[in-house]
Amino acid sequence: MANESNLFQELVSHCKEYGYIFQSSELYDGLSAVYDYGQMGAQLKKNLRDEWWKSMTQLNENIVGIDAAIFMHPTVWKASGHVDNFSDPMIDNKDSKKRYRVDHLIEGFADELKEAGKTTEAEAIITSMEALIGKDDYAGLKKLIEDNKIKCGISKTCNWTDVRQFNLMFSTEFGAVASENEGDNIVYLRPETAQGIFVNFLNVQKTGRMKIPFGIAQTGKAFRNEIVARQFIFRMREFEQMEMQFFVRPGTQMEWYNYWKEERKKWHESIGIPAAKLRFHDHVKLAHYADAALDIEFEFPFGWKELEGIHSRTDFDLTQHAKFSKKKIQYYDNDLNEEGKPYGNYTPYVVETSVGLDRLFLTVLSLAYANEKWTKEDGTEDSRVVLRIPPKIAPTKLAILPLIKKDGLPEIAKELLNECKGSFMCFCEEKDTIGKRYRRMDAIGTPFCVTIDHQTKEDQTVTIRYRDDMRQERIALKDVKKLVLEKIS
RNA sequence: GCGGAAGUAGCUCAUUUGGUAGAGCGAUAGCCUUCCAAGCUAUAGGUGGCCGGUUCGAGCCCGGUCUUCCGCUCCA
Repeated sequence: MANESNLFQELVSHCKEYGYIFQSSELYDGLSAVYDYGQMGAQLKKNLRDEWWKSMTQLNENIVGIDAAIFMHPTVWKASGHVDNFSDPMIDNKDSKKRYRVDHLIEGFADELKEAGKTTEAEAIITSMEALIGKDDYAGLKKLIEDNKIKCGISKTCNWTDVRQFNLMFSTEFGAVASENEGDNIVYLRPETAQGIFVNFLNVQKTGRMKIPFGIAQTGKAFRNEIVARQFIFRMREFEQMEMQFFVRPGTQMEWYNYWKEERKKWHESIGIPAAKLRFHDHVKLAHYADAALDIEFEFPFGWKELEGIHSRTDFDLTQHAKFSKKKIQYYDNDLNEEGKPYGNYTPYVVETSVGLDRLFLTVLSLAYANEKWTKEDGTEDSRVVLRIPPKIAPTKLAILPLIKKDGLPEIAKELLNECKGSFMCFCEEKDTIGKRYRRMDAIGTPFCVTIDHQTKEDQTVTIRYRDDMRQERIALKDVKKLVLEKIS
């Protein structure tokens, strides 16, 4: 474990050193739990996003993609439950430093009263609490706790901080001019991309003439004001989701849930993640909107963690939006049921697949990173750091290296670059010894290097060198582009 | 958020008890022309995380702050 932990630290350093990931605003000492993608990282991230987008929207005739705005009407988050269900007032005990949800603390005290036979008093406290929470009266809640001398279970004291609201969503002012009534102009940065899909359900279904079952896919940024940040880009305040909401006929959701569960695991394997490093983890405690949920977990260097979530969200979201918008959100199903009659109008059920792009990025890099050491034929030690990123998602596909920088070799390299650069990302370099250049390409994960030498001028062949096993072979110059295209498809 | 540790060049680290910072690697330019790092020459890079205090004088002592790491807590 210590070894793996060191390896993870090495990977984090490597990401910075080779332009994959930088801490946000590092110039100003950084911003906690926010990271920037550098020149290599941005390309790798885009390649992963493109693979996902293609697998969803191009390879499935019944899935289309949208790009909803990050800003949404504030009522969206009331309907989704994010405002009320996920923003509980908290209080800390100053002696034990233990943090409690205020409702849990008071309910726990009420339970004790009941056990002591003081049922009436218990009920009175619960009633007052609910009234205070409903009014967002935090001072009142603190007074309620103090008046009842509710103690911390650990320190047994009643030395509490003020009741505080923990903001789980980021909010911002909408409109250039501040409103006279504070709060009027508040909009939230979306904490999940899913709601942008739900509120566009009718738009997409009608304009795209979509028939159930069908899916709407979307990639985009989401924002969560979580309490702490850990594990590099695994947990960030600003992150990117790749979500697909699949709308199905009620009663068939478990069938689709199981379908997507398997389908998504297969997809991860298709981009090079070994099956042995993936597993399913069923949720025991379900969120308010789900009737089934599981995580696809990956064995990160710091343990098994969620990479993707598959949730059966029932008709919760569409029903909520229908209620809050006072619009009818339903689908008329012309397919015939067992009795030979159309299924008719209903609110579709939803199966969600939601993968964290940043987590996927970390997955790919943690699998790819290796610090290798070996003994050469002459007995000396040699080593290299290599990123074995699968060729189809590697940021740079091909490095073109003239063996020396004269005798017309750079010119041949330039011609090859011009031939290839329209088809995939290339990198050309004529500085330093060839070995040094190979190592640099290993470090950034470039899967193929071709070297132009004097023989190239005579017989139009080049050396191609493979990153993964450092094997070299001689191929025709004119076949380079074709060969790389084959390997990255 | 709490507790512990840390922060010196892009990276890894020095600077013996307080006396205005060095090396290796890397980078850049040039030489050499060599198919798997570590040949030669030169150059650039640090108001020692930041702010304040003690002191004639602080990278070093003290306080605060920011960030990171480890553990706890939290995680729709």
